Order: sequence, then structure tokens, then C-alpha cells
Amino acid sequence: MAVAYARRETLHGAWWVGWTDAGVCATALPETSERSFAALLRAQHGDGVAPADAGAIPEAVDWSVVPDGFRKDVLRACAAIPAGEVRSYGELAAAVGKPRAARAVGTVMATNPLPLLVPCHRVVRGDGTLGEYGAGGPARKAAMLGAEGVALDGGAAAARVLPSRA
DNA sequence: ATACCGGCTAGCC
DNA sequence: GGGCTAGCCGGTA
Repeated sequence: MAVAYARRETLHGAWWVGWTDAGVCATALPETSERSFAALLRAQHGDGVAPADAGAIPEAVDWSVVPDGFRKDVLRACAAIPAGEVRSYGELAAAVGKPRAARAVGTVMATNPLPLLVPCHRVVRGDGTLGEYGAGGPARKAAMLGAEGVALDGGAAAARVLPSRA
């Protein structure tokens, strides 16, 4: 299947997006070189990788890039977090039916194949502190959340917007 | 099987 | 609040 890619202008910069007829299958940070992003797509789908018009980027995500199981469940649950809100690792764990798997959720976030599209930056610690961010570190996480309107109090998200604690 | 590692948490000082 | 510690769980070697 042919793979197309383009830079998409977003609130957080011009991220790379790769896709096929099945949907978006990869994303990468703005500072990623075109060369390495294309290489990633080739590794994932083989040859037939070519630049295309950003206007052709599909809405849908190609979830087939993630094998069924805990990982996919967590990623999909994360994808459902609206911009401007945050959830804790534990909440995400509970959302997929494994309330004690917060740690494992962190591992999934750390290996998110679709950063930005699967908004792993919206997942913070239970106490509101931001926690880590693989695709650019905590500073970038803070910047992204700030851009999305999440109130940040010092190094923490002031509100978790949903269930929350007192 | 088994051991170790990590974007975590809850409980205790 | 801060700094432990011991549990936790799914990957991966």
C-alpha cells in the first residue's frame, strides 16, 4: 500500500504525518528530518513512500499499526482525551479495566507510535505534576498543555477537569 | 521461566 | 510540601 506524508501545521508546530488509505499510520516531531521520517515509514510499510499534499491527510487513524491488546486499548483510551483536558495514568488504566496498571500505562505512553495524534502529553500524574514526556521532555509537555489551555500551576496541571479529587 | 526496567501510586515518615 | 519505600504491571531480553 502506498504511503504518503506531509507536514501538518498544528497548534504545536509543523508535525510530520504519514498515512495510507487505511488512515494515519505515523507522526513525528517538527524537528524530525524529512529523511528520517521517510525512513520510518519505509520500515513500517515498505517502499512506495512519497510526499503529498497536507490537504489530503485523512481524519482516521490506522489502528492496525498497533497489535490488539493492552497497548492498543490504552492508546485508544488516550486518543479520546479532549484537548484542554488531562487524565492521570491511573485513570487511563482504570478506563481499560486495569485500575492498578498505571505504571504499565506509562510504558505504553513512552512508546506511543503516534505522538500528538494520540495525545500522550495529556496524561499526567495522579497528583497533577506532569510526569515525563518522551517526545521532547517535560518542558515540551508543559508547553503543549499550555497551548491547549490547560491551567498550569507551577509544574503541575491545576485541574484534571474530569472526575478528579477534591 | 525469569529478571529487569520504566512517562506510576499509595502509604509513611 | 518533600523524600523515601514498597507494590504494581506489561514489555523485552
